[in-house]
Amino acid sequence: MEGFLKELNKAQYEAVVNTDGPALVIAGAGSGKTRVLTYRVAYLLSRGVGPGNIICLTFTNKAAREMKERIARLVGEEQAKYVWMGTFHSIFARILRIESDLLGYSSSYTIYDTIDSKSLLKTIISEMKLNDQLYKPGDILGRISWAKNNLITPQAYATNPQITSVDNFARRSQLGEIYKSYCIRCKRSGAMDFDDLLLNTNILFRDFPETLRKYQEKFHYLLVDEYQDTNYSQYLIVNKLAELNKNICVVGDDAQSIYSFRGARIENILSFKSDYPGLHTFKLEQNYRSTKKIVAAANSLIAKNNGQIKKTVWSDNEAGSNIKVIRNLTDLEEGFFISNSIFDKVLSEQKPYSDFAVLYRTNAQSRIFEEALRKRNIPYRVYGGISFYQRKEIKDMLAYLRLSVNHDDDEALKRIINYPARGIGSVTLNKLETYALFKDISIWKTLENLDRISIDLNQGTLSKLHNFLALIRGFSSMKDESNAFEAAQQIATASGILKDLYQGNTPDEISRYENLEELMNGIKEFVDSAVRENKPANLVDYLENISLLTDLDIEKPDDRNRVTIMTMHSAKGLEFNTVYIAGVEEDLFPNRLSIESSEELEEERRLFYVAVTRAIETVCITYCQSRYRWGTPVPCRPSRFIRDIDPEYLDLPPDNSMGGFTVNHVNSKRICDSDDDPEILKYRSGNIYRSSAIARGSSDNVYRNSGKRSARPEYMQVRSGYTKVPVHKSSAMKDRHKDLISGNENFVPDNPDLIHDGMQVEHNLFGTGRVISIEGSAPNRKAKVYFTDIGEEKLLLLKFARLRIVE
DNA sequence: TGTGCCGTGATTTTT
DNA sequence: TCACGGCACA
Repeated sequence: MEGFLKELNKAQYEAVVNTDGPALVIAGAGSGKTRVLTYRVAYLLSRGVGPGNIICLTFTNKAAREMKERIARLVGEEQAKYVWMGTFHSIFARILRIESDLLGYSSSYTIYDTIDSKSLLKTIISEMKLNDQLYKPGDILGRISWAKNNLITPQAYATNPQITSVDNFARRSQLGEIYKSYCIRCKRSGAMDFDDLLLNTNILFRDFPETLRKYQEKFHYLLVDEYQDTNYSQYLIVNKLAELNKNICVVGDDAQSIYSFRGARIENILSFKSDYPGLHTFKLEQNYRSTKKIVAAANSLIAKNNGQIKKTVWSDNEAGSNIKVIRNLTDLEEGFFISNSIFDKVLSEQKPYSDFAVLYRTNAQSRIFEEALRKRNIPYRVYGGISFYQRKEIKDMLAYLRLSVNHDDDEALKRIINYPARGIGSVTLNKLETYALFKDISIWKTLENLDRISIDLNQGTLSKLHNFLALIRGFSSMKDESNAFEAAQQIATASGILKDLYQGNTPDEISRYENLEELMNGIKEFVDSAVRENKPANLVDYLENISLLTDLDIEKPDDRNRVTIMTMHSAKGLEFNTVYIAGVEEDLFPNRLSIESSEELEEERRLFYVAVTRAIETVCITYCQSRYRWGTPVPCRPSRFIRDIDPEYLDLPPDNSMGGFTVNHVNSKRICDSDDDPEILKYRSGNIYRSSAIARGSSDNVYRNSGKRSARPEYMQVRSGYTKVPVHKSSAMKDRHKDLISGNENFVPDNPDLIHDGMQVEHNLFGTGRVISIEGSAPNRKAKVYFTDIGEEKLLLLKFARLRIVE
C-alpha cells in the first residue's frame, strides 16, 4: 500500500502526505513539482477520497494530461479519469456549460478566441466611427482583458475616474463604450471570450451562493499548479472554492513568474501566507534535472532580482560543463551554427533529435531556425506563432460547426456566409448587420425574419440568403443525431468547403486541403476516444474540447523525435537535454519594451532563468552582432543578462570590437565563437552574403513555387501539429531521411564493453563497418570505425553509439 | 460583387 | 521583408 511514496525525498514526501489544511509548496526549477502534485492526488485517492472530489488546476492542457497519465499509472485509470484535472479555462468552461442557464447562456455557448474577439472589436470600432489609429483592436482587447481579469465591469470601468483619465490621456475616451458594446455583442452571440470563462465563473459564484456551495461541497481537495502565474480572477475563484474545506494546496515558484503581462500576479504566491494563516510551507530545493553548473549558473542569475521567497536550489547531479556563449556575425549564421551543432551532436553522441530545443524571445525569430534546420534535413517542430486552429481554412470549417451548434454566433456567420462564394457580398452583409444592430438581435435572427422585415434586397439576393439559411438548418439537425465526425463530414461536403479546397493546385492550396484533412482526422480521433471512454461525442462536445487547445497540446506520434523550436514562455514546465538560447541581445532580450521599468526587467530575467533551467546537460547561449529587423540589418550588442551569470560557469567568446561587452575574466578557458567552426568558416567564405539573399528569397536557388513562404518542397516541415507535404528529391533521399528520423526500430545494439578492434560491427544509421581502434576506457571508450556502406571513418563514443557485433 | 495593386505597419510574451 | 487591408476598377 502506497509503496510509491518511497520514491520521494523528505521534502517531497511531506508535501504529499500532509493533505489537510492549506499548503504552500515552493518548488524550485526541476525539483519534482509535478511529481509532488501527482503523488499527492494519488495519495488522496489511495486514502479513499473520491476522484470526483478532487480538483487540480494546471497551467496547460498538456500538463494536465501528463499528470493524469502519471496518476493512472500509480492508482489505475479507473480512478484517475474522474479527477477534475485541467486548466482553469477548460475546467470552468465545463462548469459554465452545466450552469449556463443561470447566467442566461445556452449550454452550447461558443468560446471566442482572440481572432474572433478582435474581429468583433473591429466591427464595433468602425460602427462607432472611431479613429482606427487610436483604437486598435489588439490594444483594446488587451485593455478589456485587463478589466475583466480584475473583475471590473463595463459600468465600473466607465465610472472609475482613474481608468477614464488613463484612457482620456491616451485619447481613447470611448474605450468604456466599446467595452460595453463588446460585452453586449458577445452575449447576444451566445459567446464567451477567454476572460469571460473566468469572469463568469466569478459571477456565478457571487450571485448563486447555493451553486457555489454545491461545488465547495463537491471539491474536498483543491490543488493549483503554477500558482505564481494566476491572475486576480483566478485567485478569487480558487479562494471561493477553498473557503469551506480549506484543503488547498498551491504549488509554484516565484522565480518562474513570467506572465504578468497577462495579468498574472506574483503577489498571489507571495501573500498566500497571509491569506491562509496556519498553513504548511514545503520547500522543494533539490534540482533533479540539471547539472551542478547549470543550477549554479541559474542561481547566480536569479540572485540579481530583488524580493524573492528565500530558497536554495541545489543539485546532486554531475558537475557538467560550462554554459557556452557563442558570438555570431549575423542571425543567419546563428541559425547555421545551431543547426550544425545539433547535426554534429546527433551523429557523434547518438542523441535523438528530441533532446534538443532552440528557445528564443519572440516568435519572429523562429524562421531563421526553421530554414537552417530544414537545410540540414533535421526534423523539427515549431510551437507557437500561428497555431493550427487559427489557420484560415480551419477557422472557416470550425465556423460552420459553430454556427450549426449556435446560430447566434455572429463571428462564425460572418466568416462563412460568403465562403465558399455564394454571391452574398459585403453590401448585403452590411445591410443585415445594420438591421441586427438596430434591433439588437443576431444576424441569424435577422435572416430568419427576412420575409417580415423591410431591408432593401433584391429577389436574387433574398433567395441566396434563404438557401444559406436552409443549408445551416440542415446542418444543425445533425448536431444531436450524428456524432461530431459524421456531422463534420456532411458539413465539409455540403457546404462546398471540401470542393473549394480540393480544386487548388499550388503547394499552398494543397497544404490547405491537407490541413482540413488533418482537422477531420482530429475529429475522428476525438469521436473514437470519446466512444471508448463512453463519453458524448457530438459537435458541442468536440467544439468545447478544441476551443481551448493550444499548439502545445497537439501531439502526433510523428512528432516524437524532433528538435523543438519555441519561445521561452512556451518552454515553461518542459525539459530538454540540450538547450540553445538564441538572440540573447540587448533590445531583443531583455526586450526593448521592458527595460524601462525594473519590474519588467526582473520578469525578463526570470524568463531567462526559466530558459536556462530547462536544460538537463547542456546550455548554449548565442547572440549576433547583426540581425535583420524590418528587413534591414541592425547592429546588436550582447545582452546584459549574460553578465548576470557568474562567469565561473561560462565559456565566453573573446573580447570583440562591438564595444558593448567586455570579458574581464582571464579564466575564460575556452574561446567560444562560431569562428571556431570549420563549417562556419566554409559557409562564410563566399557563401554567406549570397546565402542571405537566398534565405530572403531573391535568388532562383530558392523554392518559390507559389511566391509564398509556405511552399517548400524538399524538406519536411511540421508546424503546430500538422505536416506539410514532404516532397523528397528521390526515394533514396527519402529513405535516408526516414532513417535519420527514426533509425531502424528493430535494431538491438550489443553491450559496448564487448566491442574490440578488428570486429565487424553494424550501426543503425551508418550500416556495417570495421573497428579500426579503441581509445579511452569505460565508460568513455571510443571506437574508430570505418563504415564501408557510407565510405567514411567515424569516431564514436561507445556508450552512445549503439553498435551491433556482426562477427 | 470580385480582383488586383499599392501602401503601411509589424515584433513581446499566450490561456 | 512580408502580409494584410483599403481602394479602385471591371
